[in-house]
Amino acid sequence: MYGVTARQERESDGVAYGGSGDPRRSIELLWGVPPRRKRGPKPRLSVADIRQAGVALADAEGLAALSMRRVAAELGVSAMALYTYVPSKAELIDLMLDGVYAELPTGDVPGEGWRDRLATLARENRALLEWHPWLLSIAMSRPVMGPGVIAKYDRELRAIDGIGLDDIEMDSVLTLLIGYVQSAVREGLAAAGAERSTGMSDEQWWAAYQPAFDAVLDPAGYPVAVRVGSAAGAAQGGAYHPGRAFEFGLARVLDGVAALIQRRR
Amino acid sequence: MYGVTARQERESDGVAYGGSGDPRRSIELLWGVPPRRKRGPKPRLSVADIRQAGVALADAEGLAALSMRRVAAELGVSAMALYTYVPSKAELIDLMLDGVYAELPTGDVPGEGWRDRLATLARENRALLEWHPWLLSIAMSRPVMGPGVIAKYDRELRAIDGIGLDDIEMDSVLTLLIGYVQSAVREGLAAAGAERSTGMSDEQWWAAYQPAFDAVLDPAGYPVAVRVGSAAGAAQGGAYHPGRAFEFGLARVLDGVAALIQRRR
DNA sequence: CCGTCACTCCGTACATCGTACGGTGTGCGG
DNA sequence: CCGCACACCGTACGATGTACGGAGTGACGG
Repeated sequence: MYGVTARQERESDGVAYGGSGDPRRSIELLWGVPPRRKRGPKPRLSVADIRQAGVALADAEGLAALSMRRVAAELGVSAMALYTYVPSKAELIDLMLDGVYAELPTGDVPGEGWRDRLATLARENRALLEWHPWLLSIAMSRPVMGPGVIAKYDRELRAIDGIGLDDIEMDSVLTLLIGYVQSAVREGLAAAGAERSTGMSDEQWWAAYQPAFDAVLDPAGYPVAVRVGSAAGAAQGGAYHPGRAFEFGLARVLDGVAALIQRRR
Repeated sequence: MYGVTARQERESDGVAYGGSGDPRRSIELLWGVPPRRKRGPKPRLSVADIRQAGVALADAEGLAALSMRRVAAELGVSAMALYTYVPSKAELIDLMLDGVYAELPTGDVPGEGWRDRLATLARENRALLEWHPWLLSIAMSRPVMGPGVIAKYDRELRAIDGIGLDDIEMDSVLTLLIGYVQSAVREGLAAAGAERSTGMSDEQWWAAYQPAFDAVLDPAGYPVAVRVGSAAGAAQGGAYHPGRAFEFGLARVLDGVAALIQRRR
């Protein structure tokens, strides 16, 4: 049984990674339990070095460019050397995820009421995802239970603790909010990223497609789509600020939460 | 410049696909413009055959298992033969996406008011994503402008046309709703899929991790996370129906939309 | 009627991936 | 100071997408 085969069975839907090896080892890795080595040559690297190199590479070139060989090269070491620190690429990605979460602030979320605080949380999460877009490509098949992830979860929960929701509702509201932010950022990055990677701006792309498109499309068949689609397209192409769409959706989500809180009182 | 390299540059964040080749060719492919071939041997396959084989494979084994060689094998043909029908794997995926959308109903969404109709839409989208989980692994760098995608967009817009929102708001509300459904399904499938692929149930997994986890975690450091996390975990492990979480978030989103509509009047 | 040529299909080749395996060298504990 | 635990590396394998060139097929132009 060789590498790729085994891994692909586990990644059955494209980008699934997650604690898949020995649980104890994974946890120790995430929490930085010092390795108990005595004899032998001094290690040239540390797990943190590898994590940082991985993050830097993913930040610069995306998750697809993150290969063990590339990371190793960045550190001046052979690919296989990494496996003395990290059991597999999947655990490395877990480490990277937890690592960027761990750099987030840990103090109480500032804000007057829950709505202010949730909005701040949403904007912070948005900034994080825009800084590390590869986070969106990680599908966690199991939660990564590292210190960064848990600290983030705790801080976010504290922002809505004691406002009248029960524990399960708190978790659900947070899931809803974070899910919204991920959707919105995914949407936004798709457009921006496509421009960079295809070398065509939105206008250029549309100019290239439109003739072929008009040749096949019967506008009468999709009346509303054509009307709204062109309005939405114009809005996005025009002076419509990208942050506007984000704030619009955010306001809706928060309104929904407000209705829940009101009902609970 | 070889294949994988070129593609990876384009897929800079993991799973990006989308119209990347000749626009005219892509559109004709999507809309099924008949190829104008005269001479030569009769083609053994059709684009539709290839699309269907791809969908079947992705349904059964996920996007990661979708390789040109596998699809070709399924059709009793060599890998390279596919390239006479489809310019690249990226366009095949576009075709698959548009194809499953095209199988959706096209009539008006049933329901008394906008809220009913949006809820129906959400549940339909949820069913679609659970049936074809690989849809969640496709990151569209550009919209796929095929007949299925446009028909779906049109039908969904018609469900909220004329209820007091302007065109841009209609588009935004739909984006919000679909984004919510994607988040929720992603969440739900992650748990279910992990169980299948790691061969451990949630309880088994947790039982394996908990000892190592408790050894490193200081509960006092993350008071709210520990409290809420265990409550949420118990709820999910207990008799808490999976659809419950979906309906909870959906109700919040619809409440948010309701607030918007009310304000517009 | 036959030769031409567009067209379908295939075999091979390349760069790249994750990682299993076995070997080499290093430096601390006995 | 010897032995062993450990860090590190080279090589190899089965995958991947797809470029390239060759082989066979069948309808049209002459």
